[in-house]
Amino acid sequence: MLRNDYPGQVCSIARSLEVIGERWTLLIVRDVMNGRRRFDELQKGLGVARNVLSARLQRLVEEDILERRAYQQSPERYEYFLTEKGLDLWPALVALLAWGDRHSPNPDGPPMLIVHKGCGGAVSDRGICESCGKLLHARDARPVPGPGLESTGGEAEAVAAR
Amino acid sequence: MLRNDYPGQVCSIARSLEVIGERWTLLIVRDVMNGRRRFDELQKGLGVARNVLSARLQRLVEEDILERRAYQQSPERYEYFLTEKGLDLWPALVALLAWGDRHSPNPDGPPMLIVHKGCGGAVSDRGICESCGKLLHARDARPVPGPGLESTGGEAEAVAAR
DNA sequence: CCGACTGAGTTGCTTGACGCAACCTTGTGT
DNA sequence: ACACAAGGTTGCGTCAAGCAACTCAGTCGG
Repeated sequence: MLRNDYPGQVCSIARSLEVIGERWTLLIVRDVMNGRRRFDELQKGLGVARNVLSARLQRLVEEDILERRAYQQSPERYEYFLTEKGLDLWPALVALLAWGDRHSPNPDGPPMLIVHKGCGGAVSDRGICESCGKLLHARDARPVPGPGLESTGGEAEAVAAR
Repeated sequence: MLRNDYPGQVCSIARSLEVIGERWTLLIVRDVMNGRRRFDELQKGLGVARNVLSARLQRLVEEDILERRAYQQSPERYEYFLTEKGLDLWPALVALLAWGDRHSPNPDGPPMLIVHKGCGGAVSDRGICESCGKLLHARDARPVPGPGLESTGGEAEAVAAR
């Protein structure tokens, strides 16, 4: 995506997309949510250009969606964490995941599932546990590899195992 | 957005974004959902370049998200309608709308609200009626202008009135 | 009969975001 | 002394987006 300003749009969807509608941004958020926190880890996992990843991370930190924290000094090395604002994107990601699974299904089934941490139930397109019926939030769920996951890179399994 | 292919991504979120993650695409879907169905109407409302709108509409029809129907002959004139696949994007749009309203609030309140057609209740970020508790779908809800809507163009009011 | 207007695009040109590779910096391992 | 790792930055070419002008078929007003 180019600069994502939609001039003249008063709608909140347009305002949301100004930030998270840029190319790669939502995938970065997804990966951080799944436990990928470091620059190189994100870069290799996504295959995004390094300068673009750098720009996106800066923007996400400015927008208070990610937080950049040093995990060691000399040399300083950083990790990125989701803020509450970033975690609140979870319902949107779940909705997009469900839409993709429903309308462009993988022949072997979905590559990634989301389950309720508490009871292990599957999570619906609205972020509701289909087993216990609870309305879930980002911290209540975790991804697990689905039947459609072809074991090519080993990356997704590693992430899902966390 | 540029070409939205995310090579090597098996995730359904990535596959969803390949289609609807392009610049303008989700705003076009939103407008069609709100009753804007014609080329010029969409173009003026969004302020998108005509060639880009043309390309997006073609792509959305190819992807079976929109359907193009002639509403008159000689000269042939067309309208765009959402398919079931397109209507199923409603939960994602609702989630993005709610996220924008929560985290980048308009000083006067949200510019657009979504209400349950059946009981008039407000719709939550999960697409659930806060008044009667029902799980809603696209056809069960409609947009109404919110307190934050500045009356500049008159376009949004016209749409919301449908 | 002529000109203006409408809807639904298409064409051509310019700008600017993205992809790629190379480079930089600080520090560690061998 | 050299390679390697993490976390970027810089430079360059390409391709999508923005903008304006044009097309085409038909309709309306004078």
